[in-house]
Amino acid sequence: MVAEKPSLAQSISKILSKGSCTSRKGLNGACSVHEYTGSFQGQSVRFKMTSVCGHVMSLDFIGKYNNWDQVDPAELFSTAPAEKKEANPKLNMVKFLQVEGRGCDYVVLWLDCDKEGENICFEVLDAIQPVMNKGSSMDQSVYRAKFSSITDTDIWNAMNCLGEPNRNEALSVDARQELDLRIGCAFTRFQTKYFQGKYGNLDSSLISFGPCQTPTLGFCVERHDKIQSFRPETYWILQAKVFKGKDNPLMLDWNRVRVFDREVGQMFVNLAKTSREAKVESVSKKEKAKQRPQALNTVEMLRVASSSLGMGPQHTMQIAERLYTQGYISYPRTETTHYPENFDLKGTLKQQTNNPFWAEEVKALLSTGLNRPRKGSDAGDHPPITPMRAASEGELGSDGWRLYEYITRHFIATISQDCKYLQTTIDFSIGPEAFSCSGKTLISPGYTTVMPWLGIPLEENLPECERGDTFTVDEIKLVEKQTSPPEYLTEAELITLMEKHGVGTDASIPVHINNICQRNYVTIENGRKLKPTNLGIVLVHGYYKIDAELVLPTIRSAVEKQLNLIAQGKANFQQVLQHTLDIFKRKFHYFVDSITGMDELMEVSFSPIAASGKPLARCGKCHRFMKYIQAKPSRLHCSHCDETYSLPQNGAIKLYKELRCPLDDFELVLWTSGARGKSYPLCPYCYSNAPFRDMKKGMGCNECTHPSCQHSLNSLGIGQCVECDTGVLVLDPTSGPKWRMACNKCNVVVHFFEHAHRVQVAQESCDACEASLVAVDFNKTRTPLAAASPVQ
DNA sequence: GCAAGGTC
Repeated sequence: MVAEKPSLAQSISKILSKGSCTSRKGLNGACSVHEYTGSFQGQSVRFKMTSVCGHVMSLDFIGKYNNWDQVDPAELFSTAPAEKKEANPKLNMVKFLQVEGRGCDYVVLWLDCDKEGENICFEVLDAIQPVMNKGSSMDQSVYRAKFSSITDTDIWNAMNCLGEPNRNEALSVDARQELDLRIGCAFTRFQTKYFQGKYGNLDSSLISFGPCQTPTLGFCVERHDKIQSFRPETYWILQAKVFKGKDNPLMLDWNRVRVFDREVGQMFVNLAKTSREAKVESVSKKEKAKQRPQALNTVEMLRVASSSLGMGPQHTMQIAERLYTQGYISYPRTETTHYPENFDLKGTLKQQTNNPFWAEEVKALLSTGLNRPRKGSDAGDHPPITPMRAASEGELGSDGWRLYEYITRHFIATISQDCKYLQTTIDFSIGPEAFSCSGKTLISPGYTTVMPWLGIPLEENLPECERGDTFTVDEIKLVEKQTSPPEYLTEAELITLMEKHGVGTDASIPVHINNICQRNYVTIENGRKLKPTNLGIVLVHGYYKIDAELVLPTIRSAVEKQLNLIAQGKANFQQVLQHTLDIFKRKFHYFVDSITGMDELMEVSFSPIAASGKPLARCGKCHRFMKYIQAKPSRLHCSHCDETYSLPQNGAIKLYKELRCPLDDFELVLWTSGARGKSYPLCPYCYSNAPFRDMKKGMGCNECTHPSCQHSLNSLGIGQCVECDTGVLVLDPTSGPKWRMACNKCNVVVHFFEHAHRVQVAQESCDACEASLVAVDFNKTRTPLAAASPVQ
C-alpha cells in the first residue's frame, strides 16, 4: 500500500493495523515501511505500507533540447520530445518502490484524492507492476482507496470499498505538465534571450513566463497602474459638532456623505445653518456579533503571517514545516477549514492549560464549555492546522514561536464564543439636513480575548438620549478634502486574489510569489506591500499590448477547463493537448512577431547593452576592450563584434594581469568570491564556448585541460579534493602570502605554506599519493625549517 | 538557466 507522503503512510498504517505494525526505514532514508498481518479480500495476508514523496517523475525535454543556444524556442511546441525523469534522483524512488513491491500480489494506492494524487498512482504502478507477482488475468491486483479524511472511520470505509485508479484524471495531469513545460519554457527562453541580448541593466538573469507567475505579477502591476492613473478629486463634506448640557461635543456624519461641487456643498451648509438645534430623530440599538474564525487552513495562515507577523509565505511554510516535523502542529498544507467529526477539540485545548500567555482563557473555556466550531469546508485533504502539543517560547525560536502562538490562538478562538457588541446609531436632523453618529460598545469579548488584535476598539460612549431630544449646534462647516489613491497590493491581498482566481494551489502560491521577487519583477516594501519594478511593469504592459490573455488570470482557468474534459472522460487526451498547444503555439509566434511592441516599452526604461558597463578586458577577435556589465546577469560584451560572454555569478570580476588565453587571445579575468573566498582565472571565450571535448560550458582555467597553458588545471592542479569525489585541488596563484588551493568543483579551500615567498606546482608527483609536488620558497627570516640554508 | 505540481 502506497501513500503520497511518509506522514500519511504512518497514520494510515497505524489505523489499519490497530497500532500493531512494525516499522523500518526504506533504502532512501526518506520513506518508512510499516508491516502487519491482517485480512484482505477474505484471505490472511501480510500488509506492507509505505509512501512516495509527492511526484515520482517529472517531465522535461530530452537532453539536447535543453541547450538554449542551439534550439529555437518555437521547436518546444512540437518537435522537442519530452520525457519523464525521476523527480528527485537522490530519493531513488523507483528503485525503492521496486525493492518493496517485488513479489507483492496486490497493491492498494492511498495517494491523495485529487488529480495530482491520481497521476502519482500511475507513476507508482509504472514502477512496480513489472516486479509484482503475476496473478491470473481474471484477478484484480490494483486497488485505489478513496478517503476524505484521516480518521478511523474514513480510512476503514475506504479500505472496505476499494475501487480502481482513474486513468482519465491522471491523464489530465499529464496534459497539464506538458502544457506548462512547453509553453513556459518557450516563452521564457525567447524573452530572456531577446531582451538580455539588447539591454545591459535589466537586473534579472531570467525573464521568465508562466501561467501562474505571470498573472501573479499582473495583479501587482494592475494595482500599480491604478495608483499611477489616479487623479485626486476634491470633495466637500458637512461637519457638524453638537452638544447637550455639559457632555463632550459630538461629531456627526453627514448622511449625504460628500459632494463634489463646492457650490452645492455651500448650499447645504446654508440650509443646515437655518437651525441652531439638532433634533434626535431616532435612536437604534442593535446587538451584533463578530464571528469567531473558521478552523485554520494554509492560505489563511499565510495571509495572517504576512499581514500581522510580517513573515513572507515561503518563510512561513518553512517554519510551519519545521513545527510539523517536530510535532508541534498538525500538517500545514491543507485547504480544509472544518474539524473532522471525531476531532479531539477538548484534548487539544487541554494541552494549552499551562501556557502562561493564554492559560486563563483556556481554563475559562474548559470550565464553561467549548463552543461548537463554525461550519467550514472539507476539502478532503488534511484536518485544519492546529497545535499538537504544548510549547514554550525558548524551544521554538523567534519566528517559530510567533507562528505557533498564532496557530494556537486561532485554534482557541475557533471554539470560543463570538464577540458580541452593541451598535448604537443616533439619527439627527439639523434643519432639512440629516446626520447621524454611531458607536460600538462591547457586550462580551468572546474569542477576541485570545485574538486581542481583532477586538472592538474602545470608543467614547455615545450620550444617552431618545427621540425628540435636542442638541445645540456648536459648529457646522464645509470641509474640503481630496480622494486618495489606493496603496500597493499587500501580499495578503495578493494571496486572496490568487486563491479567488485559482492561480496556484495552497502549496504553490508561496513559490509563485517568491518567483516574481527573485526575478526582480516586484520588490517587497514596508508592510509587505508588493511594488512592481520597471522590469515587471514593462513586461505586463507589453503583454497587454501584444496579447492580454498572456497575463490575465483566466489563462490558467481556461486551460484547466479543457483539462477537466480529459479528467471527466469527455475529451481525448491527445486532442485536447494538441488543440491547446496549437493555440499557444500561435500565440507564441504572434508574440515573437510583435515583440517590438514590448521592446518600445523596454527602450524607455533600460539602456542598450552597448552603452552599459565599463571597459575591462580585451576581446580576442577584434582586440578592442569588452565592457563588463555588472547588472544581473553579469557578463562581458564586445560592442564591436556584438557578442556577449557569460561570467560566473555571485562574485567579483577583475582583469587578470593582462594575461591572455593561448587558444583565442582573449584577456583572462579573475573571478573572486568574497573576501577570503576562492578565486580562479577564466578566459571569457572558453567560459562560454568549451575549448575541449572533455570540457563543458561554464568552466574556468581551473578546470581547463589545456596540456601546457600555465593557468590550466594541468599546470596548477595538485591533488584530489578532500571532500568531493570529482574535484581537484588547484593552486590559487594569486593567494600569496596566505597561500591556498581550492577545489575546482566544490567549495573546499585548503590553506598551506603561510608566508612563503613563492609556491609553484612541480612536474613530479608524490609516489605515495600521486599528488603533485610543490616547490616552495621562503624568505630567510620566515622559513619554518630548523637550519635555514640558502638552498631548499 | 525554463513551468507548475507534488514533497522532507
